[in-house]
Amino acid sequence: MTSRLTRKLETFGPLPEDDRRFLDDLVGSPRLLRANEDIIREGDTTNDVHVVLEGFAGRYKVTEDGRRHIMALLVPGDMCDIHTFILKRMDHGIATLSPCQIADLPRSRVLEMLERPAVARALWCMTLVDEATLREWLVNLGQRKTEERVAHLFCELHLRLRAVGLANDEHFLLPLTQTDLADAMGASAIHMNRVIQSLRAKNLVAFEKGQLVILDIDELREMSGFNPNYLHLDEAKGSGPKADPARPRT
Amino acid sequence: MTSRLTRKLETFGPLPEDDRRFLDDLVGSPRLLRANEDIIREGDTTNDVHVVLEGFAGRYKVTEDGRRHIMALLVPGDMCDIHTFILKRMDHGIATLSPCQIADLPRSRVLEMLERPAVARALWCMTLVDEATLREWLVNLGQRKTEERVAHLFCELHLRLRAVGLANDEHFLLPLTQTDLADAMGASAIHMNRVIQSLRAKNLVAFEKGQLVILDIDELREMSGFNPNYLHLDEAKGSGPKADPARPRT
DNA sequence: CGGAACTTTGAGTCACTTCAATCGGTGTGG
DNA sequence: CCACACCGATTGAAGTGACTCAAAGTTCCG
Repeated sequence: MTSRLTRKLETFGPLPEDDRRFLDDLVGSPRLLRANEDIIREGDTTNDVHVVLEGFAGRYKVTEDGRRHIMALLVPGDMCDIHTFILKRMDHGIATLSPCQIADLPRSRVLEMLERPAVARALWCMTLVDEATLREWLVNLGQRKTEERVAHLFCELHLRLRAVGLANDEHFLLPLTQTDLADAMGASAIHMNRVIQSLRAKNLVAFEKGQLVILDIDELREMSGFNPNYLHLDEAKGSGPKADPARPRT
Repeated sequence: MTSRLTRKLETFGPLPEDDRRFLDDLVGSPRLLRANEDIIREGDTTNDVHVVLEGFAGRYKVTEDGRRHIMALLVPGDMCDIHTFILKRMDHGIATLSPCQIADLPRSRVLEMLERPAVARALWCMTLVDEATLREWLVNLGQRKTEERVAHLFCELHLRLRAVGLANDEHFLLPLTQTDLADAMGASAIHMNRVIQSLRAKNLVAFEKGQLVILDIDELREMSGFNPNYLHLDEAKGSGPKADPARPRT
């Protein structure tokens, strides 16, 4: 069966049947983690690359005074740490936010992935989209007030999850606490609670029991100035098996 | 003479003499741009990759309601847009913030770079450090108040510029307006002005006439919780061709 | 059933914003 | 060579988004 990883990498363009099989086999026997467990810690060096197959995880840092900031949300299909493939040590931690299934890919398997041009290209794309997402989060944090930020995040998750088949038009599972959201949006948990109530009161979304219901996607996009450019979801079309995908070597 | 680009890429480890010559020749005849000119715009597709050789530039996005957010500062040696090498179009713009010298590398030249393993590795590193910097900026914006953010930024620039030989222990050129800084730190220009005055009043830095004077680096780091991990400036040692056996790894 | 984790509410305070206006330097055209 | 315009820096004052502290209500799970 098509794994989440395969599905995710396919969003950047079609893959040869052989590559698809290879990827599907890659994620053999995942580990099951509970919520709020570290997948990898800041300072770690590791040879394994981790992939989220089920559940939500997040990149985070903890400041001097003990506040946690979540810098990225990882959903099924997302890779955690290709970084360690090149850089020595993790400069941030990654933890589960809900129960998760995690695949551990040893270094050798990742090298095999990079041998396959179409897969290597997809990995490059993935890295660049992760970076683009980081930039959009930066704008979100820097220029918008909390209610707009949350609306923006919901728009983003809606598209990302739909791309891997985990959302339909009006709802998806979002097994995060309000505190998790607050830590990602640079707000206090109390303020996050009021903001979510406000969004609910305006009939834009409902968020309870780990499920998000989108009630008015147009208004959510409008109020948050959401522009899906940065997700490069249309990359699949047009750029096909072009010139050498420029795979850097180590 | 060693170009800024060569210098920058060398921060990730020594390069073969042949690669160094290649890189030095690469930046042949740079363009001279004035302050506040676009190097590349959101939505652009281009085959050229741009490198900042002199001056300061910034990645930016403009929100619906016309506010500019600067998501990254580019200093001499930095590459603007390897993104367009893989992804179709720019999801953000890049503009000069001071007069700049910019080199335009055609696609073919970039491919040549990627042919050279040591250079390709350095480019990978560079991309990952850019990404790590984005994450740190996210934490900066999300968890710290403006005065701490600015202190953090100054600490970062101090290290980044010193790495390419553009800063000494106590000062460096910083040809940005207070408005530029405000747009990067998610603050109003007015508040930025007061924050800078406050930093000055505390005898931490002086910032005038495009020059930044560091008066108390220890306190700047202390107050902003600055941890230089994310810049991976020690990457040169240990993982390069010539591992340094004296350096303990964990 | 009981405890822990999460959500909700209220009140006071602070960081930061917006608006309005002034001041200084710099470049340009008359 | 001055007048004017412009940009950036600065100051004051009023308003607000968001935080902290404190406490109670609710849901989940062993």
